[in-house]
Amino acid sequence: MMAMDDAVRMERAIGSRIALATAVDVAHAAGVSQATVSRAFTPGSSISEATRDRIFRIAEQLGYQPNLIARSLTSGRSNLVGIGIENLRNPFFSETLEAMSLELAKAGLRSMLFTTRDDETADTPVQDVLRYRLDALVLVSATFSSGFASQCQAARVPVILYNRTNGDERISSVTGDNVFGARALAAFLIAGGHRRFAFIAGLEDSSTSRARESGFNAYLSEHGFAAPLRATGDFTYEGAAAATRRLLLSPDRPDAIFCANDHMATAAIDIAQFEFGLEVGRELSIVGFDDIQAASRPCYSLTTFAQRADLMVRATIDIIRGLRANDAPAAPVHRIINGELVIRTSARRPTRSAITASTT
Amino acid sequence: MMAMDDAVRMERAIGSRIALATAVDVAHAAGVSQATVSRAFTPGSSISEATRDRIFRIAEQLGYQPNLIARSLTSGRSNLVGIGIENLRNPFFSETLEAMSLELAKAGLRSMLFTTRDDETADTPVQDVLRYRLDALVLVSATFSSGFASQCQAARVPVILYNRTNGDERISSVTGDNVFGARALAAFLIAGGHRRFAFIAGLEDSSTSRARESGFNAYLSEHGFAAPLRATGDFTYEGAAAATRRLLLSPDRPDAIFCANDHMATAAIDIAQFEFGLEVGRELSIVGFDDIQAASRPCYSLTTFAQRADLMVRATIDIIRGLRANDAPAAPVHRIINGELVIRTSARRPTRSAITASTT
DNA sequence: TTGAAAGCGCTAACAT
DNA sequence: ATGTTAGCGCTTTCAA
Repeated sequence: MMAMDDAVRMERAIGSRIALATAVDVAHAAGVSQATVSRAFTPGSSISEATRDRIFRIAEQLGYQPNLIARSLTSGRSNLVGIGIENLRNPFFSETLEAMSLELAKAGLRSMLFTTRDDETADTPVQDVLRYRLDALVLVSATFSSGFASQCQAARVPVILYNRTNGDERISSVTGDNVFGARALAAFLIAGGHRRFAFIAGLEDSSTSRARESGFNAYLSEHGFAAPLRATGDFTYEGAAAATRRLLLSPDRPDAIFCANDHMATAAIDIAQFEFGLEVGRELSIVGFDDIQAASRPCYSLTTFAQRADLMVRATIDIIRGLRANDAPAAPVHRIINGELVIRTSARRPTRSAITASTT
Repeated sequence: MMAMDDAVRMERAIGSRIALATAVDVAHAAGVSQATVSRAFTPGSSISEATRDRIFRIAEQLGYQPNLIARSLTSGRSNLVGIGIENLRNPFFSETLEAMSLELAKAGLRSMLFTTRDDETADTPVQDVLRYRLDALVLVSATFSSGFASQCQAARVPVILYNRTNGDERISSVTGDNVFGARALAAFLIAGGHRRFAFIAGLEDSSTSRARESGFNAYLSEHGFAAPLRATGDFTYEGAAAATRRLLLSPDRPDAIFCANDHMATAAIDIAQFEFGLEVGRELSIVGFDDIQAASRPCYSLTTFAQRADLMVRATIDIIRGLRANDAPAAPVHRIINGELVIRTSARRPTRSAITASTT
């Protein structure tokens, strides 16, 4: 017996990687069966406290760590959640990612990160989702190929669209209240006495940008204003900077600009201030959407509609948990998380505030 | 045979999750052995082109995706790299994370994200690194418990410290040239005619902050200047804001502040400008380190020492690849990536520039 | 080039 | 409460 153990050990030391102790090793050392070791590490399984303690002690001595890969193989659950994200330069996304990963960890789930660049197709990440048998996939980004989500659905991997939708009702989503928020901002700007509006859009095919735009436009039109000027900023700083230049050079310069998100709004403020010498909040009002951290900095002091990323993340995790709990292909969930208007100084304020009242 | 297939299908449909096709399924359908299917999906294994094509075709029909979990179990490699990161609010880190994940994907590796909060111990993530048999761990964050890295080393999981070191030479690291950069900034400030210096530190136990501080101080002292004033900003915006207030209220207000990173420098600029009404770059000079995107924005226009995150990430991946290629416990690697001084307007410029010459 | 067979380390019935 | 056994889906010798 000793000889064999030595041989095994030898082999391991020579092998390409020195294997960690396995449940069998622990079992031998503890004089129990391997199944008992497994039980010791499975909460809620029937095992006497004495043996469990002994196994734990020996496991620690041997540096045993249960191999979760092997566990996944048998259990069919990987406890891995994919997070597809595209633009970490937008602080809203990096804040989201941090919160998401933290919350997933609390729920006992690990985060597998998929980043993409605009120019590449997202087929490789897709495959990985399936190939690693991820328990769920959260899509924060927009550039994943169209058939992607449905492919996952087919493979019974729950997909949750975060901060966007794709028109397919069968795919769960968590979004902010884009239409309400955009209307609230429109109301605020109208109440502030603005007359010539502009909108800086994100990516043209973004549901989020479109929802915000339509809410904004609808409110304006309902109150007798012409459709706003329009430029596209692609959700990037540079894109929004260029869009702002175009708008501010146009013959009928707007007196209020609504940017589809804060990230772009900071660009707009920079351009208005430093290239056009405008005093933002007096000569030109700029508002955004999200309430990223930079929005509260004095150099921006951005009036915006705050999204509750914390609640959005929580809702996402709730959905994942729900879908995991149910074995049946549960019905898709669509959660809309309320936000609120945050008034700072980047937009002229109304004298009297009948804002909330007129938001309906 | 048909009956059995049906039974199997039945079982699957009833089971908790509908299993994807396996290699056995494909093998049956293709009339080959399961091993052959495995070969078809293993690049470089000996298989005729005809059979591989046929297997691919059938695999596609069946929606087969090789189970990478199972592959990991046999191969002993997970192709997973852990990324430990703490503060995604610092743009340098989110930019790094994006680049890292993208580059890892190019190398065929997946990223598993570990985020931590200051208040929690990082033991849980540690366990996961071992338990998921990660191929490597990149530590961007600082708050992992001290015994952590050595525990991984013991388990033969290569650990790479990114943008920091921990004094243990046995652990690989990739850092910027902190001392050189800090000296370059000191030289620039001295050449600009500044006389009363201050330093805003990051976390006190951060090797990065300490290296930058000592480089800065050394250069100052070598040129006959007193040690700078000092305040701690903890690498956060709020911390740096508070530190700046303290410094600017001190009896001998500094005329130049070096912040241990750009993220804090933006806070310092905000406070100097908006709370103290100082014209940054004329009445008070502020410099940072990293060259994050915000540094080039007009509202900050920060003079800083640029870190090449792209090269740092590349170097990290090279190390991982090297360590993975070698089966032997390869010697730790310590890479220092050069950066460069980026001169903008947040610090008064020297009239003549003998900066580079005097940096040695 | 292909097949057969032996695991990888674990979970989960089924016995005892 | 514990042991026995049969897989999970793959890779990898070893034969043919």
